[in-house]
Amino acid sequence: MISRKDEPFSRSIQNYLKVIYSHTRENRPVSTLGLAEALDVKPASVTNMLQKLDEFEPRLVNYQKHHGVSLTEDGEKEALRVIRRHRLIEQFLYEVLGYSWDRVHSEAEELEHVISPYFEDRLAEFLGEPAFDPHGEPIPNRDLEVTQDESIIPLSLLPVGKKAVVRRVTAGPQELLAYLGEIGLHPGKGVEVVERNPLDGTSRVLVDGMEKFFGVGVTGAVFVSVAE
Amino acid sequence: MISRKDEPFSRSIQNYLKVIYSHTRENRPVSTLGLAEALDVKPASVTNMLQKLDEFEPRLVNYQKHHGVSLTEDGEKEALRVIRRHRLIEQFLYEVLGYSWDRVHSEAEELEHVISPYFEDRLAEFLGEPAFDPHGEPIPNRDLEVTQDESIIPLSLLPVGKKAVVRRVTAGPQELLAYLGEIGLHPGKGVEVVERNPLDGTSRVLVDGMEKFFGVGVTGAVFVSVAE
DNA sequence: AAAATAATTTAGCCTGGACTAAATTAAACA
DNA sequence: TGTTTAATTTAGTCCAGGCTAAATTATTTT
Repeated sequence: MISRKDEPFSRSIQNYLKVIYSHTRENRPVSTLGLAEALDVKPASVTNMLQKLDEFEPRLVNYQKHHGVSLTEDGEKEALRVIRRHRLIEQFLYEVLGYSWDRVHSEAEELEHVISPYFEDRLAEFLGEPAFDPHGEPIPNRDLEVTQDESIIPLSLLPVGKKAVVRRVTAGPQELLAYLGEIGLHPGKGVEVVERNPLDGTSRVLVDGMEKFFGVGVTGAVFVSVAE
Repeated sequence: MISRKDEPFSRSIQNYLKVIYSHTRENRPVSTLGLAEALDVKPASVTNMLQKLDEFEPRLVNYQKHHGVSLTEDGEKEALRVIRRHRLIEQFLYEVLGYSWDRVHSEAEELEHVISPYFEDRLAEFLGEPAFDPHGEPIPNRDLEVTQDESIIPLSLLPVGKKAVVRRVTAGPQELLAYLGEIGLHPGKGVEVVERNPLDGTSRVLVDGMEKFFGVGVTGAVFVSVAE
């Protein structure tokens, strides 16, 4: 049994919780292997840490060996705190410091572990309590509630001919983001699928009057809402 | 011999270099004991670290057991980098996020180790390449040059009756800074010593039309330049 | 100069969070 | 169901950077 004193959770713990949270939410495998991959750490290290998190007081995850992990209420709260900081910082870097949206992630990845609650509040206020980060990901509010629009769908599922608006571009590799940014595929932009290859799902997409060709790797990461 | 690869120096190393630099510059004792005190670490730990810094490649300090330390060129450069980040961040917190000047230090103390060179540049640009932080401490420029005004003196040495302008309020305990802030004793403010007790140096000082009473603890930490 | 005190250094230990290699358990398939 | 393969866990190691206790060196006082 490990007690919590008053220090914040370590940077490492924060990362584990954050990754477990995202994997869960996106139905990605929350396996030792999957976590190890995402955290760039060896599987054995993940096992160690999960055991530790399971013994925390208060408990942060429910872990049973060989049967996976899930976050407890407390663990999820902490994960959301980290995510809120991360996305607020991204928004700041983008809006205020003029970062391109493909650069914000890595910087936020560091800062999210370091800013104080006071900084978080002041920053949120300065930014006007933003609800989304530059990629369109929702920013949990002060009470850690996440507004999620259920009506958005991946571009890969948008029927041919329907007009839609980009809502979210899920962080992929930096180069991909950089490219999508260049061609103007940001949240808010109108798009339409002109043609879709029924075999592999590859799509011809109209963006800003220009026609682009995307594989499912891209269209699966771009989320849109269908225009009325 | 310890080689440098490409990682940044550890947070701990950055702190040691920063403290050695400041102690040197302010003629405070750069002793094992003094550093331990400033770093909130035991003397034995300081000895360990100094030995390590002395073996770095490139060497960061010159250290001879029982005979003190000093920074090498490389060590000083790194210290100035940390200090530049620290003061830029303080200025940001104060000017942009609306921190009170007694709160900026502790937050900057963390962030200084985490922001990237790119962040530093963007921030400096956003702030208009400021030359001073909220306490009036000079911010090293991009080339790490520090503009130091030689003509400033501590308020404790300002002759009675001479008008002067506050230039710098050296960080003391947070409560002191908070108090000085409240009574308006910021850089830029005009002051005058009305009377000084020749025994202990205690001074009656005119600030903003109000008369205040300060011991040398305060007047030694407030630096002014005499008005022409 | 000897003795007493203060500062510094050495030696060995501890903790968090990684790692590797070996062992075990679960899953897939013949 | 037995076997092979994949995933996971255990056991023990390493490293940074702290710590304490003991030893040593410097400094001051008598």
